[in-house]
Amino acid sequence: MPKETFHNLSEEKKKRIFDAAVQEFSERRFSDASINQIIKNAGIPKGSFYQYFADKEDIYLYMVEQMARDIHDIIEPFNLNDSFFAHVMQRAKETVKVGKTRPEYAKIGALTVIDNSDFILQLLKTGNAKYIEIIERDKQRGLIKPEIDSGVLIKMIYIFVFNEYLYSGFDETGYLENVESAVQIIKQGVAVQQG
Amino acid sequence: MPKETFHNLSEEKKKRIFDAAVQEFSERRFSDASINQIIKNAGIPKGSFYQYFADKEDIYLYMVEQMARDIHDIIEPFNLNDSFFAHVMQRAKETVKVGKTRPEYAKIGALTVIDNSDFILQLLKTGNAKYIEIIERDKQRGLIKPEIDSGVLIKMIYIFVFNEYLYSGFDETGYLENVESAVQIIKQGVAVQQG
DNA sequence: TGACAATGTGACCAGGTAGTCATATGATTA
DNA sequence: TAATCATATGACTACCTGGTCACATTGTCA
Repeated sequence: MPKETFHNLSEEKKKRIFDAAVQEFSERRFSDASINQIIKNAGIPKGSFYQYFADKEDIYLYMVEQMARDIHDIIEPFNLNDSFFAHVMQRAKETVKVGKTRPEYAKIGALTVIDNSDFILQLLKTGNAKYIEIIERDKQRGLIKPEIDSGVLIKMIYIFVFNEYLYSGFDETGYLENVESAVQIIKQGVAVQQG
Repeated sequence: MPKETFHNLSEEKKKRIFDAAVQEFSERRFSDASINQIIKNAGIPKGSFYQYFADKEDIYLYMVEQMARDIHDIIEPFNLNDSFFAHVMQRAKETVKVGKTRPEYAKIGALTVIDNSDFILQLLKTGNAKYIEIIERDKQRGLIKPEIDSGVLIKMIYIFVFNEYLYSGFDETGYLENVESAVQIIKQGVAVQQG
């Protein structure tokens, strides 16, 4: 988390630094992003950065937190009763929605899929835990075959959804169609056969 | 392709340079790999590198070509009649097989999945074209639903197979099991329903 | 006003990168 | 032997990185 000196800054300056981070992390993966570039974007001296943040991870986590607050209104309320695949499609639609008003945010998420740094991997693992639970519940509900490996399932979805977004060239319609196709294939593949 | 000066070198020296490239490209993605590191591994001066190769792309393509020759014996003969999914599983098994004798080779392949440089993307696109054809043929054969998007299908498989390898920690058994799981899900998801 | 603490600042360090080029070496031919 | 040509070489340029630190500035309180 940012140091106290950062929190003492004016809202304007904090915003400027946040925006600079968003810009950099939406253009380069976390691993490739440059602190030098962030301070350049923000117009603050090198020394100040280290007075505000411990390192790159520190500002990244701060940024993610702020982004979450920012898109809070855009995101549909989480309906616990929805099936796993409903959740996935909802999230894909949210990605597109976010991409419309805050294209950088969606890009930041997408870039995690090609980052294999320990830091990012850990972050994703935490974020996916919730979905693992939903899959398990859907198995008990009889929606998903119990022999399906939840870890494999969430990985398939996750890497496809974000890879696709990364390479869709921001063609939102094409993106959603492809995600829909993929999700339908996987849904069909893991569904308990009726009758 | 390498310059003539390179081809004039002794086999020993060419081998040394090839090995150095393999080492570097198996530790870092193409985008992150360093020419400085390669010349250090090979024990050749900087100037010599540029006398042999135009740039990083040049030596990468040379390396890939040599690797293909090297694993020619390991790879099963390509059976055109095999279904798409048989091809995929065969290739996953080959990856494991190659990984046993030449772990670096498999790693080099896996690292392409997290590289979004134009150079690597183009390379993959070319390599996937063959599989698109096989998918189309399987549709006509009645094995795969005709409405399935071939591009989506190959992407799903490709990114999963290599992502999984990248993060499997070289647990070959676990890797093959997960690929098998994923392939089964997708196979089930795209299969023409019997009866 | 004076003293002290908090914060701002950018030059600097050590390390990395790709690529160039003048010079050195060695082999080949006249 | 002398001239010519191919190749070898590493110092050098220009540029980037994360991080530090001595010093300057500003704010606070007695």
